[in-house]
Amino acid sequence: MVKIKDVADAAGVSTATVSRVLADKPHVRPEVKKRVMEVVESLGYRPNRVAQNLRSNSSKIIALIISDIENPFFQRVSRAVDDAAHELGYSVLLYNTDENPEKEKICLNFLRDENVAGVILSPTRQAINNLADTSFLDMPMVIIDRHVSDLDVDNVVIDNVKSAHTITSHLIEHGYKRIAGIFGIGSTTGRERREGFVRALKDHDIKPIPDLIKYTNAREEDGFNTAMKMFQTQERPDAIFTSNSLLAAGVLLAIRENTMTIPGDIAFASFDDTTWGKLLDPALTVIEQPTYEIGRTAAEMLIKRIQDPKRSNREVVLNTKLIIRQSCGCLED
Amino acid sequence: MVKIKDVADAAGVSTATVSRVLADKPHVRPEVKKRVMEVVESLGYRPNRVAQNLRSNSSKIIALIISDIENPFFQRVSRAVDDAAHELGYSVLLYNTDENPEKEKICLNFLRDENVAGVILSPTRQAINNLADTSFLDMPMVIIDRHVSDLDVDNVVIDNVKSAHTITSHLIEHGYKRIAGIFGIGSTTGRERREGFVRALKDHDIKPIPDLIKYTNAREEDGFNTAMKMFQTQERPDAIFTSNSLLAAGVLLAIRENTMTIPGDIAFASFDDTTWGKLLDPALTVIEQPTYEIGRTAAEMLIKRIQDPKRSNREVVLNTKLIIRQSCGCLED
DNA sequence: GTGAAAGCGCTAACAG
DNA sequence: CTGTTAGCGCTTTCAC
Repeated sequence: MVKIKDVADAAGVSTATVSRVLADKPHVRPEVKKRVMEVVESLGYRPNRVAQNLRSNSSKIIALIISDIENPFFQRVSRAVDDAAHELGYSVLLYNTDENPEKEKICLNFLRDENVAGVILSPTRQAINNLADTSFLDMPMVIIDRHVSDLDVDNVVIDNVKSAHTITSHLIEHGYKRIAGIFGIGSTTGRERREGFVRALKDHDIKPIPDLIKYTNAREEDGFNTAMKMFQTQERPDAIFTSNSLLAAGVLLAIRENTMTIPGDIAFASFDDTTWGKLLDPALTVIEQPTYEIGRTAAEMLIKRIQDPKRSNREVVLNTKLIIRQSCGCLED
Repeated sequence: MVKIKDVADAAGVSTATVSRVLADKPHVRPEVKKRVMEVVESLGYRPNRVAQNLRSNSSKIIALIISDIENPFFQRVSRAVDDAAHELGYSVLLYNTDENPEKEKICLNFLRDENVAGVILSPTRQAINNLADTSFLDMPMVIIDRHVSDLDVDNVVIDNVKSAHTITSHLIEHGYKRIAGIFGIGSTTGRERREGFVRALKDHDIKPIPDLIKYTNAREEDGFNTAMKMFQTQERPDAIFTSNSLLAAGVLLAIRENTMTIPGDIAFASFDDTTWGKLLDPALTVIEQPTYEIGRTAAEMLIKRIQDPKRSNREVVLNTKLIIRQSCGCLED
């Protein structure tokens, strides 16, 4: 393995000079610079990042911690973060925590030990508290998707309450009365969407039916199980709303299992637009989130903050869009 | 930040001893060990991984390089690699290359510079050549999904030729004659699946129709465009087979765009089982790959190899499964 | 069984 | 403008 000393010797300069050339620092004569570059090239020298990191106590790596790699939302976000980071000269590590606070903590510790430059995170509610206790906030951090307050971090989110209110109102205004809602239990996101949902019912003088409003883990099988249980009661809903696309898939499976038709037997709407949501018959009515922009914005904010740690932190709220398709029965009007 | 010297001083020992205790090395008196551990605990000391890595020239990080994070195949693999690696005390970095050989190379270089312990990779055909040229093979490496020969690496794959042959034969045996096939162009996988496809046609004395056998990039929009073009010709197929789930989604979109019905107007079958493939009506007939096992096996092999670099390399071939649902029209018999 | 000391490969004062 | 030097925090001989 060729090291900086080898380059220095071959170029007849000191290691300091080689280091300067590579870091593009001033005060190096052009001819020396050229000579060094040539040697670097011919020897195929590549700086040892580990040594650089140790010495300068800084790296060009940021981490993205997501709670579920199978959630299309995070896939899009991940792609955006990747794009933005690479443009700005950073690499990104992707971590999957399965919405498990324990894993989240391990992960954060690991990242600190590895001295990453910063972190983008969508924490569980529990983790939000951990964040304050431990010294994780020494790392530059931006939190996405989940809402935090009183924490010294940047934040990029959407207006969950409003978005849920919008899509629920849409359902109500088209005649549905017994509307079920299934929400993720681990995140502030689920809470907020539930709030918008319930508020929409109340605003239209509909009394929420507790048996039809459920918290659950936000995965496919949880959606399936929850819906199956609902369908077995007397209180069958005439419409159902899910808080993300994984829950949606589970509920749709349950609807099929019960050989019900959409929107005839039951109307359907959900958060998150996906490829397959358009493919289904009927296609799904959804709230589309600006996933790519969320990722891009988060990455850019993080890197700005890395470069200027005392920059005041800010919250960015991005807009969502209601996409009306056939699953809510509204296009039949 | 508390460092090893602080622990040593507080415990009244040398840094060497602390290091020994933490690495669980022999030749330390139990009482000393206990005292050191207590100090570590009370000071909240965490070793600096960067320094460890630099000094010992080894890390506990492996990387998984995938070509498309939106491909459910890689999501499952990723989860499996994660699970297995953590069980064995390793962390995993996830990299997305978008099937771009350039990105792949940058990534591999980056990983070498960062001194990761090993890499799991599904390379493009082009990258397989790069691998030999450059010294990437100094890193322990296992290649998944794609076939490599003559390279000093471990390999875990499925039998693509046979699997494609099986599902194509199934289509043929149920009366379809004008069967189209769409395959990924960037990978050996696409080539092999095409080979199985064509061989099945020939084995059943069906003459392949060149206009209906296409290579393309393996993404949704490519599947859509390719199918749209096929549907505009005189030579409309009576069945269509796609080489992965992204292409499948694109083709299905095209089928809908042309208001054709499945399997009435056209039968459909694909590689890769997905959640939404079951959700569709009709549900999709597919070849299911043992994705989780692929990931797990790869991670375990890699770590074995890291721990014993001169271990002879091996190829593991895992079995696939044909899942017959309604989209191929075969259940109507 | 334990400590002293020599680096891992690099960067950043400080001289000159 | 360039070289010398002193570490970054840790592991690992080599003595004792």
